[in-house]
Amino acid sequence: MKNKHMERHQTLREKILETIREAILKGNLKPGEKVAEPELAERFGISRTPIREAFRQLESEGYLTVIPRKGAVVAALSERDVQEFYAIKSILEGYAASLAARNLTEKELERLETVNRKLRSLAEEGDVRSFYRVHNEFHEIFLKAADNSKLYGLIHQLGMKFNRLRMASLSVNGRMAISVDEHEKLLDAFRRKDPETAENLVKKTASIGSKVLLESMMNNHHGDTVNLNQDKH
Amino acid sequence: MKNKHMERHQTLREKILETIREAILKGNLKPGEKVAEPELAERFGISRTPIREAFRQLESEGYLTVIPRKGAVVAALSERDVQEFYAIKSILEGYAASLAARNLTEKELERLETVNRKLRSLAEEGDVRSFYRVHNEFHEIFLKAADNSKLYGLIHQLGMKFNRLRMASLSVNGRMAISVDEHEKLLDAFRRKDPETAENLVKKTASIGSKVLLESMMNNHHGDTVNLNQDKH
DNA sequence: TGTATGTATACTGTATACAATTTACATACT
DNA sequence: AGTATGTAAATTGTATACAGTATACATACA
Repeated sequence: MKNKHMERHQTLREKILETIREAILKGNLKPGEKVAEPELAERFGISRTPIREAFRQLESEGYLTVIPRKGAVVAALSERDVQEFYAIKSILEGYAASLAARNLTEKELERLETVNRKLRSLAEEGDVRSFYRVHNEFHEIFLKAADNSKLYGLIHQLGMKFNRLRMASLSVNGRMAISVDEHEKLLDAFRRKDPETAENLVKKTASIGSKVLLESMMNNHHGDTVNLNQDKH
Repeated sequence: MKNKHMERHQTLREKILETIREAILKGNLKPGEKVAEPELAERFGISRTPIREAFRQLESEGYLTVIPRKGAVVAALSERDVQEFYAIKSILEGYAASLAARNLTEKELERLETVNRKLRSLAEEGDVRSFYRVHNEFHEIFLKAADNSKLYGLIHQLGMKFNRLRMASLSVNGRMAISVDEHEKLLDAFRRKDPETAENLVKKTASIGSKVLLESMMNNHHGDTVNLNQDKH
């Protein structure tokens, strides 16, 4: 067998897929922008075939809008899209919380408490980036505890498209501290094995987050669609 | 090779996509079965290219499991998969119901009542196929009234994979009549503009349906995975 | 006899060639 | 001038060719 460079398991298609997806998420490819196959093929020095296949996948994932015989454009998100997606995400996360409330072990609860203590100190320091990372860790724990892999996958799929926006949402002043308080209430519900309360708390948190987000979007709006790129301007 | 009648604005990729998806849904392609590109290309008299592209899309949609350099197999659904999917679908439909309760107009409410009256008579006649169709119509109405296109799309995506199973679920004796009663309770909640009750009713209905379904699956189980094909008359 | 290995075969991954269609632009016409 | 039309360029859709890798089966070896 070949134990040498087994890292080479990724196909060109998979690599280009991730590259394009990353470019869209990072804002290097902006919503509404046209994505031409020959250009990408030239840029990456490969043929059109893997690119075309990646396009089909990206289309299914909602990153690209493909018009037959015309080409592909980066999917533009209207405020309405954001609202809808956020509502769905909150409902799914709420459900995950209710499942987690039933399943969480003592060990996991302690873990959540540890993570939230860390969040409190990060909020005080005002370290948004670290807060964001650890915040995700908190959610990861109870998402996994919900023990529904399809749910987990769906939430992640939705989350991926809004990660950058969520970061912006947390940057709003005081938002981090509030988040920690909300987590504390949630932890309380978890400890009491109270699925309903846990669900409602998560839903409420998400709905507030959505509101904050939409407001920040309204401020620097570009027509009726939104650019996910938050690094510039 | 030119096409005879160019009356189709659809690309070959889209056609083959639907064909394969349909074949999986109908059970002509069974879970676990290997799907080879050259064979399909030969069968449909086209090249491998559109087939490969369709594969990527089907992979994203969860119909195929592709192993690099080995090939694609029809995704097999474990009972756990069914349980998980069903749970998510019920949660999303429940949410849709709660939104619908807020939005439904008098006209739509009357429409729902008309449809449910029709369902009652179909249940008495024992016409499962028609019942299934009209049953979907009932759900369509309040799903659309929920006025969240992403939610609508997601529910449909999930539903597609389980349509045939749901038909089996309705075939269980007495299930149709119960469904009509449940609709009536739901309509009542809609009339009272009671989102919470509407949501809980839909969730409960789905959870019962899931249970019925899983039981019928247990009976004619094929190892640990499930064949979606139910049309052996 | 059972395991290992080599080779033939088949299939996937990628590149390239070609066909069909859209888009852009220049030209002609009112 | 403004619109219509025809042609060229660009781009997508499809087919085919080729290379690399996995699988199957036969053969050799212990």
